[in-house]
Amino acid sequence: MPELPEVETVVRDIRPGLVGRRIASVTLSGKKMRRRWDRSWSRELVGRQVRAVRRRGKWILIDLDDGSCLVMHLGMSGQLKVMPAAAAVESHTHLVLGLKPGGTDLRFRDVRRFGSAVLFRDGDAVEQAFRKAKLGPEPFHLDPKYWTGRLATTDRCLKAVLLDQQVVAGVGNIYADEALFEARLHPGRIASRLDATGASRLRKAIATVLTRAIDRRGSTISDFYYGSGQSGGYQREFRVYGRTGEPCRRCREPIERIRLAGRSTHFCPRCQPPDTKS
DNA sequence: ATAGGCGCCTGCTGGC
DNA sequence: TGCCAGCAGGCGCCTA
Repeated sequence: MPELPEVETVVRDIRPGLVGRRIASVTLSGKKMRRRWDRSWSRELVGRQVRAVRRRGKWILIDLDDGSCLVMHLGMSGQLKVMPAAAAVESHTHLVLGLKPGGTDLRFRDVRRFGSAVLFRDGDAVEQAFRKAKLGPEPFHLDPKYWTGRLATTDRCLKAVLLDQQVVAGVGNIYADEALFEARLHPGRIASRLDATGASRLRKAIATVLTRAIDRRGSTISDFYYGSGQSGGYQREFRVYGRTGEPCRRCREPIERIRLAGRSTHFCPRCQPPDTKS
């Protein structure tokens, strides 16, 4: 489910309930997540105080007072929320951090279990892991030279490039489609054949769409919620995602759906024409 | 090195 | 009603 705007919303929602609190207990469901939970992490976490809660791409970083850092990813269906410890534990809850003072829990729920939680010794280890994965820059204030350089050197289609976390961190299937519509670029166009104007439009469109989505607390589809439990509202402003056959909000042409980079891809065939050159 | 495909999981929807 | 295929917002590993 979650792309950058949803992850940013989660971080903002859980931050006030976490910073300054101490971890009093760690409870696992025992079900295997994408990454296996090391039992020693539970011992190391107890007694730690939360210093900060941050986001990097789609990753959530919880900094602790001994310098260690709990790094989490919501995968496709992850939810992370702070709630009263007395509240009933929902199914598919795989990690619960009991917090004090306050008698609250940080609960990680993930139906499909594509998410993960890993404890790193220190910030350097986190940075090293991101470097090793070649995680790309944040999408806001992308360096224009970097951006045109990355586009010019790949023959993949624009949709595939936007989904590549090594090129830019945080964009997923929904916001890739929305950004391409905003830039009026066909998702199947080859990145290296894009001219400077198109590249610039796309760079700005990514920031525009993500900023707008964060303002709306992200998108909520099929009653999915996260953070404090409130839903997002950006799904009401989708221009193309999930609107197959519906009229384009700009030109009334029916939105089309194709498959690109293994993902369903939505676009307006009139507003987003394919490459005309060759 | 690069690009594409598959597997990991569960739940929901639509067609028969 | 039941069954089954296909679909879902991500990532990492494997192969050619």
